[in-house]
Amino acid sequence: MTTPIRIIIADDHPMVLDGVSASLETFDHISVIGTATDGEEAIALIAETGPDIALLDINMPRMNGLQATEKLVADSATRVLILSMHDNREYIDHAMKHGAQGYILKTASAEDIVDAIETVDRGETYVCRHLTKALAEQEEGLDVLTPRERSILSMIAGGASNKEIGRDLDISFRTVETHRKNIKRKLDISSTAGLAKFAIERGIV
Amino acid sequence: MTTPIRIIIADDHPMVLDGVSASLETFDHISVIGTATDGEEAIALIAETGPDIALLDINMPRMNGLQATEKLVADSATRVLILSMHDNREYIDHAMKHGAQGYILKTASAEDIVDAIETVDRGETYVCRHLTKALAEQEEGLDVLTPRERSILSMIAGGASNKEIGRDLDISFRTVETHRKNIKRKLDISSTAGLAKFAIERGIV
DNA sequence: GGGGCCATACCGTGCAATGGGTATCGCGTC
DNA sequence: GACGCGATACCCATTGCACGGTATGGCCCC
Repeated sequence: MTTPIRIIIADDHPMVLDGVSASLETFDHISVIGTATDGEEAIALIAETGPDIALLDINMPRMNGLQATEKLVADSATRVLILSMHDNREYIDHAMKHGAQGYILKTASAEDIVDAIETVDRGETYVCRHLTKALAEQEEGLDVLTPRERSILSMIAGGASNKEIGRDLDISFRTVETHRKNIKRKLDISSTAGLAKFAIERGIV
Repeated sequence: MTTPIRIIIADDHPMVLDGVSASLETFDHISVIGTATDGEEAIALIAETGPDIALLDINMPRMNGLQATEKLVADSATRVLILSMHDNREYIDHAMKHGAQGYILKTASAEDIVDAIETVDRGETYVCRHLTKALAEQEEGLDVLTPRERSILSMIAGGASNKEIGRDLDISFRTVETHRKNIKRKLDISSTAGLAKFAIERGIV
């Protein structure tokens, strides 16, 4: 047999941590060499043990998975596989942009996670296939917006007025008005609160 | 030794399910007699096996934990312990109102969960002590609102205008204006979008 | 029985957003 | 080179919201 793939797992839910760890340990070619319950602990553990792959949760205290990913990509040879609950386009884009080699949902089975680990270990990129459907649904509505409109929508959701947005983006508030109008027409939403809700639901904030 | 406490666990994340199940199995006085990955499956399993306690996640496909709780409280002798990730006042209130005997976070350790199971099994109510701090922080800001203001805030966040809210609640839109004004003053938020954001973050929608 | 708090209601002024337009410029495509 | 699209910008009448008030009736508590 070849050398097992050495991994560490970080998640702030002890039960999840134990579960994932125990499940993966049942596979001969995978060896869980450590676990952590927050980002900083994970960074320290990885620096110490130099695993092949780090399985990181996104929502963790002290330092989240994305920040940790950024740090790891810069400082170590360890590859990062994000293990998240969110089938959210922005999260995935964000994770991959931050240098993660894979993204898998907690709704995935142990076999899928092993598959992801193997894929990432080969140096390839893995994005959970269960994501496609959810993403397609999310994109519905969102893909009709231009990048400019998306950024303006995000500012509206953040509580900014047309005037403030105009000042920030260095464009006339008239233009912001037009964008806002177009966004509302495209999404078929009439109120500002509705826009905020939509934006938050899609993670555009 | 006395008869073990017979429990079933329902969660749509297989890894969490395995983890919790495996962890609890290590305790002699607890016996995991079944698991489910959605609400309807859980209901069927409970009807079939009649466990002492059902450990239910809130977010599940087909039927969520709260709906399942309602059904179980009405139809069976099984006590419900909610196992959730959300340290959110509304979720907890909602769960307890729906008849759950306990609420514990996934960030809790196996020992805490066992503690919760024992407490609920004795017929008492358990609410995770880790919640208090997070709740206190959440309440900061939220507890200053009267019930009426909360309901109006929720409608604002839903995208309704003052006029619509007035019509719905059968009060003058002037009154809604006053409430809106008071909410903004109390929360120190100026824009409608800000209100929507606040409301969604606190789960008041 | 007086003081607080809550829910209700009204007013006026000013600013913001809505919804209907029109229009220019640049970029890429066919 | 005409066409479409995205980003920019402007106008106007109408509606809605913001923020400053004031006020009343009900309820609870001391």
